Amino acid sequence: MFSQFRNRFPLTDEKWNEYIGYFNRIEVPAKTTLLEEGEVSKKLYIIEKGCIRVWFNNNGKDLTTQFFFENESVASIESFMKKLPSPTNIETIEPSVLWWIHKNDLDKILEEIKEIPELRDSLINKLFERTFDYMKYFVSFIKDSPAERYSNLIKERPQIILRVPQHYIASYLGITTVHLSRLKSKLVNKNS
Amino acid sequence: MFSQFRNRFPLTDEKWNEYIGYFNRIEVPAKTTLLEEGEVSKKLYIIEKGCIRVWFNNNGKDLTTQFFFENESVASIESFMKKLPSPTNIETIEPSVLWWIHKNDLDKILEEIKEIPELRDSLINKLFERTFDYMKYFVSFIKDSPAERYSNLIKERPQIILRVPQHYIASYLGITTVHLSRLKSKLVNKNS
DNA sequence: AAAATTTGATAACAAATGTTATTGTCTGCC
DNA sequence: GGCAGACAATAACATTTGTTATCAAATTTT
Repeated sequence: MFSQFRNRFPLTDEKWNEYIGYFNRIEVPAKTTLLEEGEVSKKLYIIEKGCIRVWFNNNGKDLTTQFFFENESVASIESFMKKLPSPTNIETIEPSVLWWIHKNDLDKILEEIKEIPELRDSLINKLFERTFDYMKYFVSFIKDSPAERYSNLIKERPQIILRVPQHYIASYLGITTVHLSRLKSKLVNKNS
Repeated sequence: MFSQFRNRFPLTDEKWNEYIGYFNRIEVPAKTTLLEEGEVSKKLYIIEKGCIRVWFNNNGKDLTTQFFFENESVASIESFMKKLPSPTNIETIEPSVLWWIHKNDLDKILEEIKEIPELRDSLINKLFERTFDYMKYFVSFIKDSPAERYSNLIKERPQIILRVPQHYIASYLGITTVHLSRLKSKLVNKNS
């Protein structure tokens, strides 16, 4: 699990062993709630196998805002950073194998990482990339129709289409399940 | 202009004078293009007075993605960071007084700032805050109707409503000018 | 001050999207 | 194997949103 990180980061063996000791491996079934709306997010999860969604209840409707797959890390990020109640739930979609680390331990690691110029810069770069990604999502809502957003998903995030139930995808696109179903049947007719 | 920054940052007088020397003051009329689609963004602008929008041409339609006002800094951020051609234009809305700094000079400042723990952390925090903001915009498109997004703008960014022509606001909300006009008249009737 | 341009409102009609209900398939579970 | 729940497709109808066109008011330019 950690070998891919290992190679990227110039740390001593002792450091690595210390850090790895902070992580805990768990196996959970599908539809397991990892964080509930209102709680403070204190664990960061890394996905070894499986997939996860972030969602919230909006006037009785289940709205999904993010999907995560293998090797991605998940937390309710603003809650996690600022110790605020999370507005969202975190839940597995598939049976999953996860590694979690407590915020306190991660903070220790981050404090040390920030002193190493390459790691610090790579952290800052990741933050920028994340911001760019969200900007693109945002612009896509201004620019593209639901049909175009769905086509983009197929191209850019096929894992979502293949592994996630359709009603979660619909809310992620900002449309109803009925509408998504219609879009799909139009696409099929167009391609035949 | 810079006194508000001055107080927040523990730098020597010499450093401050060096940094301030990098900035250039300009006054420009409304509808001045500061950056054109396809160019690489090399200047960061800080607004002393006036307002600015970021927009792009989407199949002949003028779509605005961001607004900026006094004391905010503006660049086509991904282009600026990575020296890529900008997908967007930057343009003044009102006659404006701006300060700009060249990317090369800003990079020099940032290199030094990153060595000072408080400044570095405040930089990282700002990056997080920016990401949170974009996440919220993104979620708002999933969660809220155009009417609700417009109401939110009135509450949270009244400057936009007061100072920006309506057709720019419409595209920012992802709707047509006709539709925005209808939403407004419904709001008026509801409140009377 | 007149002319041109920009901005905004509105109407009539078209297209997209939502709502509710029905039906069928699939999956996990006992 | 059968049952319950989750998931997806579709139809009929309602509502929202877009398109195009026209007019009026405000603003800028000459």
